[in-house]
Amino acid sequence: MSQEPTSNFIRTMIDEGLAGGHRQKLITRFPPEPNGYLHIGHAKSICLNFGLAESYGGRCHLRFDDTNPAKEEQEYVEAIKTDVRWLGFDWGEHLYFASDYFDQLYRWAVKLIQAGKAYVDSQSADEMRANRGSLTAPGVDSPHRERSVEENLDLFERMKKGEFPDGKHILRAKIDMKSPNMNLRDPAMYRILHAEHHRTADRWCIYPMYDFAHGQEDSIEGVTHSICTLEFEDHRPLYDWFVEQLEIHAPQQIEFARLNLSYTVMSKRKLLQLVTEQHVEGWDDPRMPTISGMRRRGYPAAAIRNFCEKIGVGKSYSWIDLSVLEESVREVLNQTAQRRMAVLEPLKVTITNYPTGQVEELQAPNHPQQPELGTRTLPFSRELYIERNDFMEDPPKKFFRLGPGREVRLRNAYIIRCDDVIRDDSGQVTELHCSADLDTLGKNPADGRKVKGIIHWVSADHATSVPVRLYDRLFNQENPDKAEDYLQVLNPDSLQMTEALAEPNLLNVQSGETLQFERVGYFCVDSKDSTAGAPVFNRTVTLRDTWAKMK
RNA sequence: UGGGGCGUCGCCAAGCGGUAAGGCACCGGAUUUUGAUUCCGGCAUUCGCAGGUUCGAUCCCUGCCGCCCCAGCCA
Repeated sequence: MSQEPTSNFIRTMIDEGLAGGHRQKLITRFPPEPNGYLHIGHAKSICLNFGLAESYGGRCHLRFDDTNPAKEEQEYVEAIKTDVRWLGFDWGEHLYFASDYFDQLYRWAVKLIQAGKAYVDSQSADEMRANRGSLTAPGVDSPHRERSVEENLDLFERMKKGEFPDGKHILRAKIDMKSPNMNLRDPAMYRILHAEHHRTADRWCIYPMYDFAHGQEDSIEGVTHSICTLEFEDHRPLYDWFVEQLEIHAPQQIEFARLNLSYTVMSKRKLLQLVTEQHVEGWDDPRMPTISGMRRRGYPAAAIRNFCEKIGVGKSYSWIDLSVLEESVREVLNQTAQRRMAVLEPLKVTITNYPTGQVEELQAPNHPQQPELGTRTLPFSRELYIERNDFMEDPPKKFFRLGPGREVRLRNAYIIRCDDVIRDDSGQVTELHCSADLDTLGKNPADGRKVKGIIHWVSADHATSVPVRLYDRLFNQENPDKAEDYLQVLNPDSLQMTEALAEPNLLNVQSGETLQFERVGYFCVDSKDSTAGAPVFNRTVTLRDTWAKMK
């Protein structure tokens, strides 16, 4: 079930570095910005970074890149820690924050000013943009580019002291306004932001830009391999430049392609909008592609890890079908989930040759392939409910279920034959009269006739009604980002609230537990809305249904 | 049109000069008191295209085509 790590280009690069003697150990890091909850795309990065550290006997740090106080919150820090831990990874003592390095970063900025490698610019944001040039036209130098070291030092000091309003000045690296790489056209290093930071409160009113912070943070921590996504490939020369000017340890940056999953959006901005505008019930809504949403939906951590392993890692733009994730979930749940029976759309069945008032306690295995998981008792009586779509009045030959005159096996019980179809005034089928072959409990018919179909059922008098939420993909379009407005392609049927008639054992479950409703799907006891003795079930994923595909 | 990447089966993805791994999907067939699971078998003479180097190229060279990213005082 768990995947063997297959070779990939990152492992190859690491191996080469190790073999060449350039590196002795491996230190990676997962560096989220605490401005939202983690999603399945982050899981890919987490599994990659922690997985690498594990298999090379190194370690992986968890570091929060909290350089923008305007967007970051403590709530997100806690949620991210919970999610990484839940996925099964441990950063040990190595929990860090960019904000812990603010003093060092400030000193380094001063050092660059002193070396004539950075300057305070006083253009407006608009002017800076205009002077940056375009993709094909070089930029032009700022009129403030040649300020003296003394003046720069003074201005930067006063920026720090809070003498200026936001946007009045900005610290820039002095590199090359004509560089074909836009990132090298005197990028911003420090901006003035009179904002309360979730960890440093109001101690600072200037904050380093991600580009001036990230590489140095890795350097400080001794990170050997800085694994990040493709869009930072263009930034690598900048990070290398800072590290070289500062004469500090240089991590090796390696970029990989981020995950794209069909029928979902992955941008934090959009996920945040779904939450704040209440298109979903929160970050942990079971329809969300967030780790917390998947957890609540019932996806096992192992399934997510296996998924990340099986999709591999490369540099080509890739698009993974949602079904690959779902298949990973089934793979794990099939082995771990106990079996139960529940009927979603009930149709009454009366066993006409079964005595009124009689109740039999049948034994049913909790898992067909794992007898060690024991059995449970199932009450059987004259009146039952079966699934409405397990009956057809005029079934095709390939329909192995119930129809007039047809026989079917009741799962864990008897074989029954449909003798009569009862209708109401409108012609709707309301009930089936069936007769049971009472000599088929735990065995096949003595006369050797074959009964192919098996359907699930519950005893009418003993069944308990439980709330069930049927989830479906959040979006109707394979790539919601391609839509004019991604909110327009939200799937209106992504959540269907209903009730199921369940075997009595289903009242006896624990929060977060996942069970298989035989022939229907996997269902997880909702961790938020369930109470003792009153579980609410989330459909984690359906079972594979080749019959549905045949139709 | 400047720069940086990427192009191997429907979807991912190994391969790194010696003659195309694997997974998913799909198609057969077996077992099965879940049309589930499991199990067997099938599934790229071909690696974006065109040239070139070589005894030999998916791997090296040249040119072309296609796709992605970059002009935040976001990360």
